[in-house]
Amino acid sequence: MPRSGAKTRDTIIVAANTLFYRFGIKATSLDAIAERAGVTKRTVYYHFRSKDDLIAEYLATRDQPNLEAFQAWFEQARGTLPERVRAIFDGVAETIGHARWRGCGFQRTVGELANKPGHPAFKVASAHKKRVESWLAYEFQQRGVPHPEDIACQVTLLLEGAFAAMLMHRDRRYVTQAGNAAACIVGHSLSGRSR
Amino acid sequence: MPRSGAKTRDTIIVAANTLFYRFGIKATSLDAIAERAGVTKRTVYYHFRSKDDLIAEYLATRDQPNLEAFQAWFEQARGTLPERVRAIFDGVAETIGHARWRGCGFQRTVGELANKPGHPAFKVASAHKKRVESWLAYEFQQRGVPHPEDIACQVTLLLEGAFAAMLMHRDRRYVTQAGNAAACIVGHSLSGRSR
DNA sequence: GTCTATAAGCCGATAGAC
DNA sequence: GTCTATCGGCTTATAGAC
Repeated sequence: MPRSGAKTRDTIIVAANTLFYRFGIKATSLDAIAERAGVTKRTVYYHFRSKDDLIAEYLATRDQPNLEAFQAWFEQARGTLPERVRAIFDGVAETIGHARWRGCGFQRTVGELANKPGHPAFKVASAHKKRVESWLAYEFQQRGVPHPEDIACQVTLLLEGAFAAMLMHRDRRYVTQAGNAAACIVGHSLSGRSR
Repeated sequence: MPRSGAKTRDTIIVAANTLFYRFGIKATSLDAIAERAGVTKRTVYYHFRSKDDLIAEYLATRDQPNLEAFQAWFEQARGTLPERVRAIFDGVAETIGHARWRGCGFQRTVGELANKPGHPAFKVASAHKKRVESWLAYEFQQRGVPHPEDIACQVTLLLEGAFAAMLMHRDRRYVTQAGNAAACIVGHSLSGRSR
């Protein structure tokens, strides 16, 4: 029985999301995605031009939720600005405790596609990370941080490092240290000796 | 004509090194490695138990050269300790300018194998990163940096972040910012307000 | 130690029916 | 919009000759 097109399409993306993130891009076949979505492979090809198309769509659905998670951790935190920045890393540390956590999906996807810089997923991943960075720069600028773009960039670098190190070592202390470093940098900038 | 066993083995590892790094782990077949090494696939299986075995050996050959590159950039730099730490990031920025640069091989490999935490390549990658971290901690401790292990950890987190961000954005300014942040953290620790 | 040959199965993508 | 069926090619790994 034909379902609504949008519904089937979403079901496929949800299945792709789970499998791409869990097993990786190359290791996940369209057969497996179709089976998990409860449709045939032919239906997947009706809704998506190719596997590469589906990869980019998978990442696109993670953009907004990930950004909102960072924003929620920051907004719900109390204390000074450095303490609230550290709260973002504390939030990340919590998600990492989940059994299904397997690093940053954006980072792992561009890592697999490193030899295809023109791949559509690259643009999606880069744009997502820049959205996070721009949001941080805005928050810092609103609170009188000098060179807010530079500080925001440095904090995002520590976030990237935390994701990578956590996946490699499976040791939550790396996220704690990244949060310490971020708080140090933000606090340092506020005390008037930026850069 | 049979060559020396060690020589054939090395030839295979060199070919694997090139292809695994350029195209990724899953995207590289043993057929391609054998062809590039100028041997048959059967010979590859004579020297290595499996593809997983070869992956771990590939990363193991990158451990020492990568560490030595970091050490050379640090040792050849002049100026204060923060400036010499920044020189490491300047060195990384140079390698990134190369056309064949495709991120950190350790990071990309564990990213692809994220669902196999028991894979031998995981241990090799983790051990390599910890060697870099331990070396930095030693250098910091020798120069009177308080909490040298913490500062070394934070600098390696910035290195990881620089690798990931550079691959994603292909913008060298991320490495510069990472170097700025690292120099800031090291300088801050020396001025007596560590952590 | 290295070869030829092949097993046994999975891959992305497409043809054509309904 | 979704199905069944299949193409041509690639994958890891192994058998057995020399």
